[in-house]
Amino acid sequence: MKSRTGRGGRAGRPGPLSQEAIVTAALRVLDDHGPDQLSMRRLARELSITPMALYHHVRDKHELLLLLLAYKSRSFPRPVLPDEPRERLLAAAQLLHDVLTECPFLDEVLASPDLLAVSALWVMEALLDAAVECGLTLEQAAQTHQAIWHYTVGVLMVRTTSRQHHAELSRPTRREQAFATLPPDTFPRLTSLAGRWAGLTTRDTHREGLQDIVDGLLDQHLAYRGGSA
Amino acid sequence: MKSRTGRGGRAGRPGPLSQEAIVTAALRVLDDHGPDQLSMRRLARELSITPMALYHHVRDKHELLLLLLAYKSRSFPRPVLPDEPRERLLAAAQLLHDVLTECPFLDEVLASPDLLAVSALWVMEALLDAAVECGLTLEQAAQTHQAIWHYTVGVLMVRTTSRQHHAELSRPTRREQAFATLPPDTFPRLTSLAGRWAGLTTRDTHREGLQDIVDGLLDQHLAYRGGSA
DNA sequence: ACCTGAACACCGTTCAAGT
DNA sequence: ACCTGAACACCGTTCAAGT
Repeated sequence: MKSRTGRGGRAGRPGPLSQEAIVTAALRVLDDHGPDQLSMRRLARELSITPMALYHHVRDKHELLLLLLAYKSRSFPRPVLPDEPRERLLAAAQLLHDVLTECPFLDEVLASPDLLAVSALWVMEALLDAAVECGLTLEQAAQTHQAIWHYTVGVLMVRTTSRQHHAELSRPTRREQAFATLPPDTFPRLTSLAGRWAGLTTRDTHREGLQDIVDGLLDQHLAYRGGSA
Repeated sequence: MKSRTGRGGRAGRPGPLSQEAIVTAALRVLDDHGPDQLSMRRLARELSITPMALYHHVRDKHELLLLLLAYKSRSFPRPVLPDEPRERLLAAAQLLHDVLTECPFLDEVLASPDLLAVSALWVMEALLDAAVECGLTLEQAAQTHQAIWHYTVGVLMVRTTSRQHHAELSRPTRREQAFATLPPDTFPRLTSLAGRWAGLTTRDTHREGLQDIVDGLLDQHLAYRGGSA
């Protein structure tokens, strides 16, 4: 049960060991057992090697996750973006979300300043460029990117966490339970929404929110254009 | 070194054990050693008890964190909000952020649908109410809340993660390193921003982003008011 | 150079037993 | 009822040794 014929798990890896072999094994773990199961130890088991053997090819788990992100973003279709700057900005922001949606394993490093995939930088470039062509300064474009980034991180984190919640056990959330037993005189809005809350928050509202947010960011920035230095 | 005089760590707890004693011990751990150090085992050590003793008073770690959130939001000053609905909505959203900023230990459950503190629900109620008084329907108000919530979660997660990064080691991030060595012809915007990136993203842009986002959400929703059913 | 074995320093939590 | 002891099933990673 510990050492098998040859080595290399169920897929039969030929060569010694490489970043490529590690990445493909990791993708296999992700497909078969989900993001939560992807650990250095689990991955080593999949490859029938010692956990420490991995550290000869990747610096740490963070780097492994970045390799996976790089792989995913390389294989992501690169669509033609709209000409109209405002639409292009929205499309780029949507794309940022869509690429990361394919990478649920990123959750533990999503908020890190060390998150980066060169193969995904074109999305960022497109977003900034569109913002500038909308009439923003470079600094304003960077701020717009940052606001969109924060929103995107929030959407992704909340989504995967609520997925986990529903996967593990489909009991009502604490929120719903609390809403149902609230004094209506002090919480009129919340009690009115109590029954509808689950339905309203389970829906995927990323796109709608993004649209409003993008419009807000552009309009506010453009309203003050030329106002200060 | 293992069992001391009496029990109860350095503070000397009198009674048997209670949620209250656990919470104050947890707050002590947080103050002295930071959110990362708050584990059930560490907390038990602080109280000079077995880790399992905790489970007689709180169901699991999640519940402990909610107790801490409840405590923090109870002791949070409850300011008078502006009369003007739009300003009130902004103030409530800002407050949501401010309360959670006092709870960096929440990070691991921030995105959970089971996150709730009754003592913080008035912020949510105020936010929804302000949105309705701005002219939105209840459903639109809920959507607005959700978009603001996602943005807030993103801001908080990114902030604490980047704090951790800087605390551990003040090396340049992968982003900065990559931006410095980018082909300028394919990445003109990013290369122009390369040097300024660190400065622009380290700044706390929550408030500015929030303002633009709130305006965007309200304007977009109000623009279509009465358009559909 | 590439990999193993053993260990370090942790996690949250279940289960059976003690008083 | 309240708490302990031992265990389960894990983590990421360092360090010294093997070939």
